[in-house]
Amino acid sequence: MDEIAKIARKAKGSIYYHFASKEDLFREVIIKEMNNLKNQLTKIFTNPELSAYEKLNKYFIKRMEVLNNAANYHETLKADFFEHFHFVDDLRTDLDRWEKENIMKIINQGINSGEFVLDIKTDVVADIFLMVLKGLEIPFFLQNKYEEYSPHFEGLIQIFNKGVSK
Amino acid sequence: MDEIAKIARKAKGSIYYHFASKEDLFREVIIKEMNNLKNQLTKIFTNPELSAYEKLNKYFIKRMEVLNNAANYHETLKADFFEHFHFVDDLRTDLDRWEKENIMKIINQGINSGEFVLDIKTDVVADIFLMVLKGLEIPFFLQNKYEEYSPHFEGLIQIFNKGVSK
Amino acid sequence: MDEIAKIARKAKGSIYYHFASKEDLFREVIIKEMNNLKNQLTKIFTNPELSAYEKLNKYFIKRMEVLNNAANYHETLKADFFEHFHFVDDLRTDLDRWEKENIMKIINQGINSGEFVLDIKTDVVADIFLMVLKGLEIPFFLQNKYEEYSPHFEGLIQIFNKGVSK
Amino acid sequence: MDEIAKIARKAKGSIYYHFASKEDLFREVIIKEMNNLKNQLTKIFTNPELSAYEKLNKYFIKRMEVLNNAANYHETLKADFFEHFHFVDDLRTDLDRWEKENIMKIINQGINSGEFVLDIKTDVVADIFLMVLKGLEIPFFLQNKYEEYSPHFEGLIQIFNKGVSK
DNA sequence: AATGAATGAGTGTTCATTCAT
DNA sequence: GATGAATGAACACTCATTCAT
Repeated sequence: MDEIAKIARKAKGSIYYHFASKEDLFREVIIKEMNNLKNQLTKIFTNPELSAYEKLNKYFIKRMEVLNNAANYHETLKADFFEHFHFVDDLRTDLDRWEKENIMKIINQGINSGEFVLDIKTDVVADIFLMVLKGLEIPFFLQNKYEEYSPHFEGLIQIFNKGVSK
Repeated sequence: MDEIAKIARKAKGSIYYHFASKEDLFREVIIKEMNNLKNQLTKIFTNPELSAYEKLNKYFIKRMEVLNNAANYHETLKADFFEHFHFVDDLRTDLDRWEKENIMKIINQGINSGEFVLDIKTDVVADIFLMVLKGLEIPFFLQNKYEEYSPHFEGLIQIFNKGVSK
Repeated sequence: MDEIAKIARKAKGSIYYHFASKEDLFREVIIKEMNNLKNQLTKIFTNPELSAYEKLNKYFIKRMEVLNNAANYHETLKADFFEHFHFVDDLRTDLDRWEKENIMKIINQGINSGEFVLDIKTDVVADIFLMVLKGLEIPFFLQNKYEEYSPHFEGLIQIFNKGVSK
Repeated sequence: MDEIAKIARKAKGSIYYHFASKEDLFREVIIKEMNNLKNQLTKIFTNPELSAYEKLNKYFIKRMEVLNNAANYHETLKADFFEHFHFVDDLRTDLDRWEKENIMKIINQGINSGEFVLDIKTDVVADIFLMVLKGLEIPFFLQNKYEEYSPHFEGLIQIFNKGVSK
């Protein structure tokens, strides 16, 4: 909180006028960034001109990009590991559900268009895709591996795409 | 250290007889666990009866299993993970090289046997595979997601396998 | 710090609001006390009505008195004296120079007035005088010898005075 | 005690077989060094060929020299400031009495031979001499000022000598 | 006589939170 | 609304001492 107060150029006591606790402050900030993420990703889901593969591709890359710029999100993730903020789990559950729905829509679009041919149930494929996506968050943002890993995004998506095609 | 001492049923001071600092204790645990991981995985690499696909599959699953057990065993050390990233990173460099070599061997075995047909260079595929693998570590290790995610391992490997086949 | 906090009737944590560390607190106390010492001694140096002998005498006695009061006042800091010698030494360098200059002025005044006749160079006499003075500091400051030693101050100065006279 | 054990190349536990406590260990060591000091100084007192001035001079210089080499004595003084070993006071009281007696003998010798002419009582002069002597111990041995200060010993004794002469 | 291991009271320091003004 | 000051529980670490072997 000292650090936050310093950045905000306010007294530490002042922060407690606006936020009941450290957890409360983190919650408000992370909700904002999650909404931003949703907004950015919605533009991709709803773009009628993109094929399923293109959507998966852009989804993946945009997601990483947005989160890479979401400094407060990183800080919250970090703090979460130390302090086990329960609200993070709650908010993630929401976001997870939202993402899964939309990923499933993309996959179904791909099945309908003949792009994808699955040996596995759609929702399991969506889970897997999201599992990988979310797994990458932490090394990227907390270990600063974004620059190191991002060149491999295209390759990963290609393999994944081929893995669910024909 | 209080917590660790409690679990060890020793006085906090006693721990400092055996380890010069918390970081020292952490390091020794990490090294032990990494060696354990290497030993377990070596059994898979060196098994001549396994196809490349089987090796990838078993590699993936065993790796997660070992790390998950380590995580459960060393519950109290989780909080230190981020504080001590710096030297975990140092120790990782060696392990990373070791893993990449062995993954590349598996991929090459797959290419030679005709199992795999790559559009991407071998070492990039290995990097991607390891990137996904390492991404999943932290959700498992720090967020207790093993139970939630492990049912999807098979599916992920299948997709990956198909993504690099034929 | 426990003890200091107790005397200040504050929580230990509160002290760290005002001082970054124990060393910092120690430093500020020492600086204040040194400035106080300089102010007290300046009054003696600059008094035009005093002979050189009177100045030496008063200088000696006042110096010990001020340090003894400081010692009583800062009882809890005594233990830190040796741990923090390093920067006390740094601060001393300035004070030492200041004192030597002023002692030399007194001695020169004594030479000019015919009070003192030296077999030894002025600045060596000043060094010797200060050596004795500083030697007595620690028994006073750390070992509470003020009451035991102070009755001998006059005699010491007399001997010293005679030792540099005629 | 760790440090002492290390120097002695014994286990810390072993030291407690020979000494009941840290204080006990320090006591035994310092008694030895004080006896050594007494032996060295006795040679000077009892030398019939020396004048009183020569004795004072040699006494002063030998005392500093012996103590400067008494490493354990320094350590004990240091430890005393931290831990307030009461035995140090007791041992010093003995030594002080012994020293005062002998210094008084020297002064009386000087008076009888006509070397010294005192305005002050003999025992007060002895106290003053010892006060200065003891005061110098600490800067010399704990602040490593021996090399810096020792060149001034002769000058100090000269002034002192003149201060008690004719 | 010796030792490796253990102990527990103590140390300086941090930090989210509270509160009078 | 804002702030400087205060709080107390927590933390990693130290060290003289003890003890079973």
